[in-house]
Amino acid sequence: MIEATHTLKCISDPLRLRILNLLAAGPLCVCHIQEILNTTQVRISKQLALMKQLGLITATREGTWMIYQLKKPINGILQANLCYFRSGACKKLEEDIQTRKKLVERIKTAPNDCPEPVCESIGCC
Amino acid sequence: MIEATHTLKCISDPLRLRILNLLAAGPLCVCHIQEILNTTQVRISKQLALMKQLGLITATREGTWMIYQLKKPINGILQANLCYFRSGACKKLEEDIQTRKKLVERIKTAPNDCPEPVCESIGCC
DNA sequence: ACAGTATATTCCTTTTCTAGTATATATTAA
DNA sequence: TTAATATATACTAGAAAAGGAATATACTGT
Repeated sequence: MIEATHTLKCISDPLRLRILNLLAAGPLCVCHIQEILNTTQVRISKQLALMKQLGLITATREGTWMIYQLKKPINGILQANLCYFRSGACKKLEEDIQTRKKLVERIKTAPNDCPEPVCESIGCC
Repeated sequence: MIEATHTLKCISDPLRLRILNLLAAGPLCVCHIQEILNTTQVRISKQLALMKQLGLITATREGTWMIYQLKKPINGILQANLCYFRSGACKKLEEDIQTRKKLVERIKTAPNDCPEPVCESIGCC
């Protein structure tokens, strides 16, 4: 009925919001999202499927990895909300970005843990 | 966990979003919201109770009427989203505002249908 | 005190969401 | 072809949410 409410409902789940927040910083593959958010593969995978269906993100395969990223152009209301959070409104989301940075550091040591497109986008190898 | 997600979940329901959108244009009593959104009293009343509990709106009694309005200062993420919608992103929400205007016109003819604080805020009597 | 109006709450049923377990698929390497 | 890895899907049970019907509460006017 009001189309944007689907997007809002999507964002209103903490796990999904955290995933979208991570993807706003650049593409990631499932296992890295899983590691950063410290949860199970199924849980992540299902939410990614849902968000893909909603048209918020896209997936591209790289070998056995699936790389997810925000669909461009970024959905308007998603953009507005991510923007709001990026201005320091949420500690947890900022922490996630920090955790992502640590992951990047670690990947620098072992670049094979990461498919090239992801490596490039996070500038680690 | 992420506090703002409660607000987002609230906004993600079309009925609640429509109510909040109306209140952003000024205070209203339950029966007027009910009339504008053309739905049942129970449905409106329950959602109002929920949003009040969440701290998004406040209620003041005027005789037998309850007048609801956005709680000041307006919740940050609510503000951000209402702002987004106000810039023409949603037809339905704009229509609601128009319906509200028609209600105002009608009340001008019969001011007794409206408690004074609401009358004043919508400038009808 | 009583009747009427506006609103809130309770109880119940139906639907929707979520996570877990197990299993399936896709790709790569041997 | 087989094994291994990364990811997706099907099925299920439990939790949470939403709406309707009936009832309760709060206030006003008589």
